[in-house]
Amino acid sequence: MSGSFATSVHLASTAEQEAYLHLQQALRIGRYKPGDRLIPEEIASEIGMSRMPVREAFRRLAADGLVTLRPNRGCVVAGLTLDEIHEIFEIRSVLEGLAVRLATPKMTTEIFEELERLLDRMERAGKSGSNDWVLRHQEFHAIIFNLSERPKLIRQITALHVAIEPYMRIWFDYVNKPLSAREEHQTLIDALRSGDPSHAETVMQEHIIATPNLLADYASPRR
Amino acid sequence: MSGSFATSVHLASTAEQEAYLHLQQALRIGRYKPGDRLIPEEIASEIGMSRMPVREAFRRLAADGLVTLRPNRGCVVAGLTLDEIHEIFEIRSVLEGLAVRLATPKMTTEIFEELERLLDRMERAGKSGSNDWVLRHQEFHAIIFNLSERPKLIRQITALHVAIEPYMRIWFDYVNKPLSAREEHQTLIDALRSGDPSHAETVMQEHIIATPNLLADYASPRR
DNA sequence: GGTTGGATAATTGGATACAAAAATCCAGCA
DNA sequence: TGCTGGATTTTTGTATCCAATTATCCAACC
Repeated sequence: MSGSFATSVHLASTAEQEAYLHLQQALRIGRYKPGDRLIPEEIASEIGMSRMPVREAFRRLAADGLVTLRPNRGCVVAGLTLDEIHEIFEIRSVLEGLAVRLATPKMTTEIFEELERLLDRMERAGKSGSNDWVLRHQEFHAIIFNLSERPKLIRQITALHVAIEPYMRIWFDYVNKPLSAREEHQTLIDALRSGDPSHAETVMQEHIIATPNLLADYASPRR
Repeated sequence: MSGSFATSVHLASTAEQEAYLHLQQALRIGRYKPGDRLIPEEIASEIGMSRMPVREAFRRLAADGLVTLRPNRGCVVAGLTLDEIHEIFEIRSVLEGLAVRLATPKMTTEIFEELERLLDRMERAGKSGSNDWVLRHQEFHAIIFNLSERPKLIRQITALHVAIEPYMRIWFDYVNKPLSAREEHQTLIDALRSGDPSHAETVMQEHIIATPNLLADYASPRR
């Protein structure tokens, strides 16, 4: 709710940043479908600027893996193939595994309480059919990996979460994930409570790698 | 030796690509030092183009973590603090660990021979004091992680190698690494020969994480 | 009827020009 | 002598313009 407003207020930032956030948001919620061409002029006039900052935003989106950029061929929404989705989950598993290993000694009672609260919110969002479930789920993971206090690690994991977000939304529509999610994430909390970093790492890796097999329904038309 | 030529021949590609490769190369060999400001006009006239493609190249370099970009403040070479170097090695350890886990079943006699040959070349480059040692070392790792056949994983690992390359060069000047490198990498080969993916993963993780502690001499002035 | 080739239109890439922001410098003041 | 404030200079960000590349469409030919 803050996002759509911020763009018009020009509060903090440059046009390029605005274009980047605008497009990232649009891609995250799946407004554009994989394979769609992003026409600079369209987007530029939509946000009220020229093509130039939009072009630069494209570069950043490409670096995030959200779009594909080919010389003289424009900008295309980067649909992920099943293999690519699987790969992202593989990478996430070791990255978030590392993060949770580093986070384990830093857990406090307050943070455990926060995680439990989020689990409740996830469940509620899931039952109401709200798409917020995906965001709550991301938040749950973010609380943990943010504790690692490794900026680059956090940035990379976050980028992966953003890249798979539209697929998570679709997945949420297909299978009713939230039902099994509760106990799965409870297992994660239990592993963290054990205080054993290696154990927590293993559990996180298994938790993440278990997911993509269930995503098999949604493949992208092209890249 | 092909690099300096390709830029003048305009063989394949756009100006932005040229600027990107030019700057990446310059940053890899340490031509610019951490904290240096990169002035678009300077670089533009140097390669013979306008500021625009250079600006876009900056974006890509920033995504790679090679430079830092702040609004209205220009482009600064991203010096890595010791903490950041350590973090990159941590990330490398799990990423290349995953890669070697996937690569282990794909090893062939030919590839083992290639690795052994590279080990020889590394040693020779090390003894002659040539900076090529860093490149040979990267190649050694690349042969292994390329076998994983995971494009995104490979891309990420490669980006990390590029980011730490100047530090590896300096490190190579300080401590005479190549002496101990031979047996360290031989251990890696042995682990791969064992055929046990988990074991190879563990050995790779330990191999990588052992490195940054020795890099403690070179800290960057600022970020 | 299907395919190839060329002319035309649309789109992208790059250069220049202009506006806005930041850094610098210098004068005035305490 | 050191600090503050404002004008100037420098640098960055955005828009517009032009060139180059690619896509489209239609006609001629096989």
